[in-house]
Amino acid sequence: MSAKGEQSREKILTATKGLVMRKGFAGTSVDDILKATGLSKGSFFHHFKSKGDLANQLIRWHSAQDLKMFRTFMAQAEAAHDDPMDQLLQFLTAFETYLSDPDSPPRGCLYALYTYEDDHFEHDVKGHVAEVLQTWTAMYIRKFQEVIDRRQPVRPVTAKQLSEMFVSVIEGGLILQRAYGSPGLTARQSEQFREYLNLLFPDGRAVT
Amino acid sequence: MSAKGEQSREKILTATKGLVMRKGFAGTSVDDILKATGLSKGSFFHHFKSKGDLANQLIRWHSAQDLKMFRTFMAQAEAAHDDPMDQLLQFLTAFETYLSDPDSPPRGCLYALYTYEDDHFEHDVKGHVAEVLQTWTAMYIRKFQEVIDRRQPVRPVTAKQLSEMFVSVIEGGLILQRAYGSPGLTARQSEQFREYLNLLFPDGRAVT
DNA sequence: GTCCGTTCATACCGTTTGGTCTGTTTCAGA
DNA sequence: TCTGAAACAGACCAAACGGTATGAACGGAC
Repeated sequence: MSAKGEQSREKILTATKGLVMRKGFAGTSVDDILKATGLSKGSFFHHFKSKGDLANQLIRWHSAQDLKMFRTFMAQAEAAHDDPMDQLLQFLTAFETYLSDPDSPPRGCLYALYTYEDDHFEHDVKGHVAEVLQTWTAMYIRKFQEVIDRRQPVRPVTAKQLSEMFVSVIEGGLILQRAYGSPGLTARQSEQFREYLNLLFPDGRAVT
Repeated sequence: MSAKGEQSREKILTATKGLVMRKGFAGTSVDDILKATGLSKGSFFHHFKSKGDLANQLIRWHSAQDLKMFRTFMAQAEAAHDDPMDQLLQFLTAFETYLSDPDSPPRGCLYALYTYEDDHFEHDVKGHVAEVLQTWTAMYIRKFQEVIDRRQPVRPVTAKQLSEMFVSVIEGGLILQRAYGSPGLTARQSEQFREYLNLLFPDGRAVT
């Protein structure tokens, strides 16, 4: 694929992501995308063999970027601290900074959107969404397990429970944030989750 | 409106809710609804003057039922206990039981779905969604404030923070539950939130 | 320059969409 | 029993939909 072609493909994916975030996937027509990109129908169907194919490629393209970002955050946190709890806390604050970034309009989660429209998507698209969400939580599970291995939680809790709770709190925060139009809401949820962690694993500094 | 007419209207609303939960609103056609209800186009447009009107009436119809249920849960909890913390814990367990009910297929939140498709809806529909969500959290805020007034939390926290966190955790849980297809996930999030409360307000009666 | 595949443009197609129109049935109240 | 509004059915419509067919520009390889 030439540079020009790849550029058009990316333009379509970017525009689609923006439109879908506001109107849903079924609510976004191919013509909407063409209007947003300035491209033609011939070009669109050259890059994507159907609208369903676009749904497929969009979620894969998005999740690749998405996971990469999370992994970068985590790598930076791991480079900066030895103690897994400190790593986790730095990761969370980095994530909160990202969430509070007053950039692109209404934030939201594409995976959440897909799950609320799942009847339109092929089986492997739904599978991919579940898979990415699993990968996302698995990243946290690993880290929480390291914390638990090193420190006794005040109340019995599993790494999986904590991970799923964090992901839930973020996903739910994004919904409230959209509904209310208050940009900082999700980040505040993350802060609140950190409070929970602080109670669960007291004496903040590592003892190793 | 006659009994027969009201019956048809409810049939349409019920069927639409089910369809919309699986396909989104834009992804659900009027013909889909007609097929599901067995009614005719003439009948549909007699009860709803447009598809947008249906969106409007659906969310209002749903939120009325929804809030009524929550208020019942809360009233029962308030009747059973004097201490606000005990009331809250009973409310949460009642809610968890409801969430775990292995009944109607894929659970989800209609408000969440609307916020992810909000460009299609009129201003007052979006306003209503925000309003209902506010009412929902306000119910918790009142109760959490009573708890805080009576008991010093281990770490400084506001009733609003706790309320928004609970709503977030539930909304997010529903998304993961749908994505993974694991029915008990949301209820487990609520349990985890109770753990947080138990840590925050130590000498409270734990419901383990 | 010529060739050939990629990239893009446009006219067009069949189907589905939300919505209208006309007419029929139902049924409570006078 | 008659009447009129409410409830419903189904044919019909224009627009929008996803998708195709055809062919013109473009750009690197030879």
